[in-house]
Amino acid sequence: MSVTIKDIANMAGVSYSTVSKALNDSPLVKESTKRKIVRIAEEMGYTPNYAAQKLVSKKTQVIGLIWPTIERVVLSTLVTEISNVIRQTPYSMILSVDPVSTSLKTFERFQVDGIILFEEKNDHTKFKTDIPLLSYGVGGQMEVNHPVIDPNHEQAMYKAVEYLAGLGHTFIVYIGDVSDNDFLQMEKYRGFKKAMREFRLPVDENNFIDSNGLGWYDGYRAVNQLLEREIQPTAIIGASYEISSGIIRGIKENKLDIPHDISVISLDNVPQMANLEVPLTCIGVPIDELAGEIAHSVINFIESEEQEPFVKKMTPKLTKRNSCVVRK
Amino acid sequence: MSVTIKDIANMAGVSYSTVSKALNDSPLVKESTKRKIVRIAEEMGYTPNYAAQKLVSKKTQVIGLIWPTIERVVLSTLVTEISNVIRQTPYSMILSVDPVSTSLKTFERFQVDGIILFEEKNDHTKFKTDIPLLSYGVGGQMEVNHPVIDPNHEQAMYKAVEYLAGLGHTFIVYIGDVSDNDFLQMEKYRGFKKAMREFRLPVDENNFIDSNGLGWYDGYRAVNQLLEREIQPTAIIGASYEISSGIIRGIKENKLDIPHDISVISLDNVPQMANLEVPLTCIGVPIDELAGEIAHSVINFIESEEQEPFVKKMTPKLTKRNSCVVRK
DNA sequence: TAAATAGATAACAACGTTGTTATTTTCATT
DNA sequence: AATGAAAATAACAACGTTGTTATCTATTTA
Repeated sequence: MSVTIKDIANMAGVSYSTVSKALNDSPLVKESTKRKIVRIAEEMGYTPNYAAQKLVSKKTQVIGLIWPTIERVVLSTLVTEISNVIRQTPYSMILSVDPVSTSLKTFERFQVDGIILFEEKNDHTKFKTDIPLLSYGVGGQMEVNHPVIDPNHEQAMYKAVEYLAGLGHTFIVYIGDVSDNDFLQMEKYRGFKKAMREFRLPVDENNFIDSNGLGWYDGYRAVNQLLEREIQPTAIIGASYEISSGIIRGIKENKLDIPHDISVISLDNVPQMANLEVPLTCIGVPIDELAGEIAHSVINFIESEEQEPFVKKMTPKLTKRNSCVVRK
Repeated sequence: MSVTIKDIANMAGVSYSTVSKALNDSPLVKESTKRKIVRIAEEMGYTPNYAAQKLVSKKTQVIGLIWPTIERVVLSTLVTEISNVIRQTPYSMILSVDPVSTSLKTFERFQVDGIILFEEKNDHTKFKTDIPLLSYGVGGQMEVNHPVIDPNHEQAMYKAVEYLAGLGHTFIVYIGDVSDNDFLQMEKYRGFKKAMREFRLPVDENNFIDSNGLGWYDGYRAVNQLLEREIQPTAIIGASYEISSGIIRGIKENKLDIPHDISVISLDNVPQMANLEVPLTCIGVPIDELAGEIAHSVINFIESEEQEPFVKKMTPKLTKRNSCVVRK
């Protein structure tokens, strides 16, 4: 049986309400008694009963993150970063890898103060909760009643194409996955096509290889498929860290050089890009920025009652690393 | 403000204690009133207040999993599986990716019923908690006061070497990581050396390449380093799924064939092994078995008061997939 | 010296449940 | 119709806190 404030009160010869105040550093208790009580509490190894605190305060200081598809490296980095940011605040973070509806139930039982939802599959409209909820995904897709942080793949693609076009590239291929209903992935491809059109570059089935997956081997297979074609592009845009790492592998294996034979740029702005076989120029919202925005937005949303839902489109940044050169 | 049993009691014209019993399907309440109350509760959208329940019952029905190193694919599979197993029980699982001590604090505040600790770095002796705790790691390393589930890398290595030796291989190389104080990794290497000696095979620095990391590229780099040597082994043991996937890549790139030029076997018995470029024979405790054991053990440990700490060494299984042949 | 005042501490209700005990209702039995 | 037992429901304490209100105790003021 663990120590309660009543035990401490007994020990100190005061009432339990005084103990409560003392431990909360209330000005209503004399300094000397406060110190005595705090000392006794420490000696007895007191830890507050969270359930009881929660029952009366109705606050948990905990944020729940729902992440049903745990097996994705880039998102791991983001989740880790978000956790780091939250740790600097009075909040802490817990994670559920169950399906969204199950996770919501768990978090409702725990009465977390806020929820972050990673919603790759776009079934979030089906779910309802009274807890402040913010999602990471593509904004403006449809009517939603919660804030959305959007990594803005459209603009990322625009900047990628702009950069390559500026280097003189006209034949650019996008390698990525669009097979399932992952809205973030689909957004990348849509953004690519839009950007190409805006720069008046040709864009059709020759400018795209479906990687049919998001692993490095999917990228590897896709780039090999590309290199078998008659006419070769001068630049490739890889859809993600893993895919791009496979692309590099495939290119090197075909005895081609990055960037002199072919320029490569990757989506996802994570530091790991620098450690690849060929350090890659990449485009995307820097992961720490993204993490900070997500974490602070939920907390904000929690603390300012009754805020309107919003969509925050982030600003992707280009990080140059010598994997792209002027077209010969 | 959310609905409480008192609101329901008012609505139904009964006392709140009757409502409590009715909702818990107690035999002390008449069937007809029970039905009425349940119906009203649903209509009013009642959800029980977890804090209050917890306060009185002192049980949360939640298991916390501490996983400080989130960015590891194989463990993702294990975590996902554990979560799936737990979902079939009355318990649910939450995850913390904070450092161990922080995670423990969070879980203590939440008063989870039990904790699963993934303790790669072996600092777990420093931490103390009154909550039933079970760790996944190497058993028997040191005095611990909690149960340990051990994937038994020693026996896995024995079986791997036994298998290869049975096929006539005598020059076997282990590619893995031992750079940091990750006990599970070190155990693999230790097990390898021990097994080699037991089969009276030579084992020295020629039988080992340090991959200096656990990613696929680390395996790739390591195997290339190996293939530059003058004398080549006839078989390779890869330390993990990712490392082995890099090994395959390196071998193929050197225009060698698996298994005809070289046999490859990998640690980690996960289904993904079948989807690699070359489906790999692998050794290890099947992931679902491991997950089941971990999940059921914690629950067991939680529910049977005052159980002795134990070390459960699992039994690795060899899964054959044509990546190893008789030595020419 | 008595009254007013501020400073300290104690008492107690409340949070939303569960489980135990007390009370009322129902119904069979004589 | 009266009695008793069983069934149904109500009442209430308890869980461990917080915050409000009440009480007590010095200290200052007239």
